[in-house]
Amino acid sequence: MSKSPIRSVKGTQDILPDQSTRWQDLELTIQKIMDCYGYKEIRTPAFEHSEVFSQGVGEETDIVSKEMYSWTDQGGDNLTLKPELTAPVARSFIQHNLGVQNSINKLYYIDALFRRERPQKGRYRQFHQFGIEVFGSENPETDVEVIALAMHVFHKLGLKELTLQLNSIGSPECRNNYRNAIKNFLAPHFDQLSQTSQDRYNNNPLRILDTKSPDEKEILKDAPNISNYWTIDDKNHFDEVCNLLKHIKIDYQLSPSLVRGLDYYTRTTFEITSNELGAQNAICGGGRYDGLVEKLGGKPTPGIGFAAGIERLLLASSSDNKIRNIQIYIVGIGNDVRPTMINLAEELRSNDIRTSFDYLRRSIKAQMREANKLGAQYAIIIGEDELKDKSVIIKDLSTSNQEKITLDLVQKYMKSLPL
RNA sequence: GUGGGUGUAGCUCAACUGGUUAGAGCACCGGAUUGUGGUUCCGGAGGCUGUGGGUUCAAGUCCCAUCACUCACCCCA
Repeated sequence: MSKSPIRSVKGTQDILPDQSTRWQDLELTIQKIMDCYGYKEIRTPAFEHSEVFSQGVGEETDIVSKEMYSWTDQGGDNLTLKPELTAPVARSFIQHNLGVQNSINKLYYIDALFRRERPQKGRYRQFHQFGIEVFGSENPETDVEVIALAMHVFHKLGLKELTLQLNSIGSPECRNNYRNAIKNFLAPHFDQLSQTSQDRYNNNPLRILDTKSPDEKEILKDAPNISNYWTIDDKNHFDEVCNLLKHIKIDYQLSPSLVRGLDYYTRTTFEITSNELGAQNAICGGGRYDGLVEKLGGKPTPGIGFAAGIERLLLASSSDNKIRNIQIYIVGIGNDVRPTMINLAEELRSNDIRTSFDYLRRSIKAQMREANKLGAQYAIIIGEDELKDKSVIIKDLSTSNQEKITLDLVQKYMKSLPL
């Protein structure tokens, strides 16, 4: 245990070299798949004006009401470290008139987010998501492509035991009617509801459906089902989404209580869970938000997207950390050879050969040990004798064979080796 | 915000119901005749037992507080 008083902030974590290559591999996989689907990366600032979230995500949501890192800067601006990315991407989409340049915009991101919650397995205060947002299409094939893309990534990462849960929360009219129906239904039971559910009754009654309290679940057993409040268009849309999913053989579970916590959702909502995680088992959540762009001051534009938690993906997948080992380790004997060593190293690196050498002027034995520890394929040994006759010894560390060659032939020689 | 669990070496863990100088494995550094790694053998370094108080002849061990980590609730990625 370190006595040092200076530590990383609670809920944040360092990604050390023994993990960082896993992150790089994951990011590379995501980038390749995004490329295949024709999505372009968008990068937005780490912080935004707080209204982006209070208006876009909704004042009554947990994220905005109790989880944001917000502050007033020296100029008096109210700023917030982004706790989610759909609203900032929508803001950027509006600000730069992306909808005018292209009728469809398919965007993706890999980014860090911040929420002040009690940390837990798979939940951190700074965490990372990758996700996509599609602006400009309200048609069901868009919904299905978005879901298919998410599944594609997860399968590529070797995730098993995934469940896709699917629901439609309908259009705004439908939600209004349904909201009233829920309130009417719950009114006689109001006194039996928990404090939070009573609050939600007024603010966001649909969220009560998400409760995990057995008592409330019992009450909700006979609650009205949202599907009875869909408009014809809502129903057709959802049916098409389901049919297309079946068509491309993606299994799903209907989940009428999946209402999603954020205000901007309309129609399709979905969540993908992994049973290889703890309580925080959602690795991906998303849905359609046809009203968001307009709500943030843009022209009415349909949209849909998802976000997936990278820490959770890494927890659920068991991929190895593939360290890219050094290929050549240069061993030098005596201080006179140092200039030759560093020069040789630079030349090898110019030829894209991963090369390192000893900085501590240690014994040859220690240097050889280091070469082995670093997983080098070859050691190049330069001592006083070699310096004199302008040669080096090249030793294959897997076979222990070694041979002496002249210094000016090293580059050519290395190219002939199976590196 | 609420509850449970855990704090001993860089890491994983020992130390019988309180009883000498707190141990081991891994990792690290060095050595096993001169300029050669992995396996083996030998050696070395590394701890105010999270912190503060209390009980006791005696505390890593018991009690209290505090801090940190962790899991869970709420909610979500």
